[in-house]
Amino acid sequence: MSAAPSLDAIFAALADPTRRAILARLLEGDATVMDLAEPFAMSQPAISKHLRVLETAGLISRGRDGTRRPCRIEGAALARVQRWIEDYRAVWDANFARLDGVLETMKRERRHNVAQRRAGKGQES
Amino acid sequence: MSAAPSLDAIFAALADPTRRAILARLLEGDATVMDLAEPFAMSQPAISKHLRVLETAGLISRGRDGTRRPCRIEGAALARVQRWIEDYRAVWDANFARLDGVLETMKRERRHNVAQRRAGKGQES
DNA sequence: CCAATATATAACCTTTAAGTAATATAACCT
DNA sequence: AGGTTATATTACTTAAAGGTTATATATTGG
Repeated sequence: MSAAPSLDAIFAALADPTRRAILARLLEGDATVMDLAEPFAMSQPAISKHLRVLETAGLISRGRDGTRRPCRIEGAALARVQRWIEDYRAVWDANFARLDGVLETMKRERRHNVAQRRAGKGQES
Repeated sequence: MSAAPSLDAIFAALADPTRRAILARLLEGDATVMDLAEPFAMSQPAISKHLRVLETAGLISRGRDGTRRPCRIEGAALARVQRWIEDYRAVWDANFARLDGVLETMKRERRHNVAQRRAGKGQES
């Protein structure tokens, strides 16, 4: 009955590198909380919290195996993200031509950056 | 010279619904800060902050047109997310078979939910 | 140059997120 | 039953996110 988790929750869950590392680990197969905690310099409760965030986002599910709670990666949430991105595809495809142009410019800029600066094209982040 | 923005920054930027709405609006074409602020019940500085987050994440770029700073959507960051997701594709493809099973079950559940419940298949989030 | 417009920055407040240590719960094993 | 192992929960701290208002900066047009 759980409503599909929101994109908010999914993206927020993915924004944390620890959680992405957990997902990457789960690509190799299901794992227990202890397994998942092991590579990190972080307490077990911290990992449990991360797992809860991932579960709430629908990115993992959890079973029961004795006293363990094996975690499994769930593709549906990621599929949802990918579908969301697809909507932007046409636009960025259109932009790729422009991007190519920009890359050209950057190459030339690196070679002639003094001239560029003289032209008053200063552009920082 | 700006290094490619981190996935952390990109996902965090995408986690906010206002910012996703801004991106959606930018699909229709470049827009100024005022244009982007208009649909939201939010102050102009709040929008400026969101735009800064999006820009830092590499999701938009900004030009100059008189006193305006037109915003443009940038595909590269989204492409980066999509490439990241690709790594998980094999896994969720494997899961789709299972997911199909679940969808089947849900359909039947809607039709025969009483019978389903009798079978003790309760599954919550 | 001055006024107006568009946007950015500063200072502040409130809520949420990520971590901690300590403790509680749950399932197994003997 | 009772100890052990695996995980969850609680209470707390710190820092960051998202919003506000007020003010500053920048660019144009007259």
